Amino acid sequence: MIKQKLLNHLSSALQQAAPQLNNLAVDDTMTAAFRLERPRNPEHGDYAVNVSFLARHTKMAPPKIAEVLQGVLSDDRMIVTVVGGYLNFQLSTAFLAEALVGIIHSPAPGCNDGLSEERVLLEYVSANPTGPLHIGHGRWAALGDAIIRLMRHCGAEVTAEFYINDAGVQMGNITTSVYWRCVELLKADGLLSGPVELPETLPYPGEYVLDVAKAYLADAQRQAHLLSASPSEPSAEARQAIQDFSREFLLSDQRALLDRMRVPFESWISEKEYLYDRGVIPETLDALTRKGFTYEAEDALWFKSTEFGDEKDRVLRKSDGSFTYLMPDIAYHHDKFSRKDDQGQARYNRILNIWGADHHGYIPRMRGAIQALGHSPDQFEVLLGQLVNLIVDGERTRMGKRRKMLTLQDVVDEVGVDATRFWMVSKSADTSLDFDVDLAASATSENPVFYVQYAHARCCSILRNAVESPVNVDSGEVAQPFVTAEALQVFEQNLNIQTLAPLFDSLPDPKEQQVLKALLLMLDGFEDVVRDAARFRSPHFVTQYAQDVSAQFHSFYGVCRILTPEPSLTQARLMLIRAIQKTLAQALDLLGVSAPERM
RNA sequence: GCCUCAGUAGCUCAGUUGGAUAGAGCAACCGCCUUCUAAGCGGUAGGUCACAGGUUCGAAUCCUGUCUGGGGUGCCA
Repeated sequence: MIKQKLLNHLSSALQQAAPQLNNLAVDDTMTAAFRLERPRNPEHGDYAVNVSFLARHTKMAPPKIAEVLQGVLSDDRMIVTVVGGYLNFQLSTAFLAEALVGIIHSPAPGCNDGLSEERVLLEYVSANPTGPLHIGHGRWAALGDAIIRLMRHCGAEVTAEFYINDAGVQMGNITTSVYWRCVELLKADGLLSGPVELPETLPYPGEYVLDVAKAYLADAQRQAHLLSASPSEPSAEARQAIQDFSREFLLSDQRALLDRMRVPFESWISEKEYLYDRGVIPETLDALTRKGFTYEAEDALWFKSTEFGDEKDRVLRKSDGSFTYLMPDIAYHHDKFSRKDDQGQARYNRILNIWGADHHGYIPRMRGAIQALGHSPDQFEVLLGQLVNLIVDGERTRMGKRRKMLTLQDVVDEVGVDATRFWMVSKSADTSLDFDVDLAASATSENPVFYVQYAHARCCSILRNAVESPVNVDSGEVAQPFVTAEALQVFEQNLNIQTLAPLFDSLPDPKEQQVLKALLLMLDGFEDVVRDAARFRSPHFVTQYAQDVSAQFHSFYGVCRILTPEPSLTQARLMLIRAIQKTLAQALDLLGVSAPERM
């Protein structure tokens, strides 16, 4: 990376120049403080750095400091100039060519070891199996999977986990709803007569509940069993059967959609089986109690979360004897921290969750519980995603699952997986997202994902045309290809700075040179983008970057013809196209978006 | 009330350890298809970075306060 090389240059220059800088005692914080940036104004060079921050350490004027540093920064591959407190670097083509060679020979552009110490458990989506995934789940899914791909590209080890919320009040609610839909269907078919009154409203009124009921009744035995009992109140056995069926039915729907969205999970954890049935909850509760962080009051059992900064204590076991949502969730997080690898070491050193912003108040109590159980709260991290507004017919509707509205499935059907995923991650997670369904569906040209995919497809097309024999449309004559595939392969393998010379020498127009340089510097900076995106859990850095590269490429395409009669020139330019194509394909892959070879 | 996220071009948004003239897409206007994909390119126009103070060589960015909007503030999940 060019940037890293320049920073190294700067550090050693600072060491070397210390005597001339009032005997500055150089330390790491100073060398780390250099902020190398790409100036907007081309007159300020290809890279620039502001040295004003050294003024307070050296008691010297910024321009003077810059001058001193300029004196010791010698490299025949660049020109260093001073403007005010800035050092401006004008890079020679040798630098750029080296960067290009690096990308061509890299098996995976942007790959780095910035997060190689991280062993991450990322839990996300984690919907109740009580209905279809909604649009917000789509955002967490796209966000989480992109973050996982990014972190892995930075050397982290990540496990994706889906926590199935299949215990608790909501499961009872879906069971009740499905049951009454069954009764409704049986009545409609005339199989059930008598004075059965359906409830005015169901806990889950959505139409999908009817589908669950239909599927349940499709089995003759189950239907007969329902008919044999009093319809006004289902037996415990019937309730259990309906609940189990509904869970499977709705969960498999969710899984199918996540599969389709290319969002895989290595691990599916059932709240009911994993926590309730195995007794993890009482164990955790005992641990909390032994440490003295619980007490009984008002017939309930409380957690002293105020001891950890929460605004009030929280109920763990309700007065009716059942647990709140918090208790199993604490047990779950206790388990996450307690998992061991083959050597008996802690399996993870980062417990990362993606939650909707509506859960933000929940963080202090969970962090408190983690601390109370003796785990490191610093390893616990919650990424809060702001909610999604659906815009239908220009009208904003709030997301929610209790009302009839567009589900994630509907949206994916309408706009496709690629556009959905790209759109969902293209805005910072902490800003609420307007998802305009009509726009995303109709907007082929307005949708940035197509812009990037088109740039990629265009690169592929050029690379194809380069080695294919063109056929004259009028005469039907078959001409020689611009280069043979074999020759291009050899050229690519032996690529070096000298062979790339034609790429730079052939563009005498400074404006064209500028576009080429901007493109190369952008490609060279991919690694930084990937690292920052992973570190800040911000895939939107990558969508932004992919759009920038695409724009720069389209612009280059306009000013410079790639395929020419001259082989060495053509081959050199094809290397640039190859580098763009590789980088865009990698960027799209990190977002879980496909990179089509033709459009 | 308290917690939290946001407020930047007509609209949707970038701008992460404070740096040179604040950017992009869409919408608007003017151009460009005989030529490797026009799902494209070039250009014009559009701004008191919500407001007021403060910190300093320097603030969209940091601090304080105010205003507006979203979310939260359950023995729901």
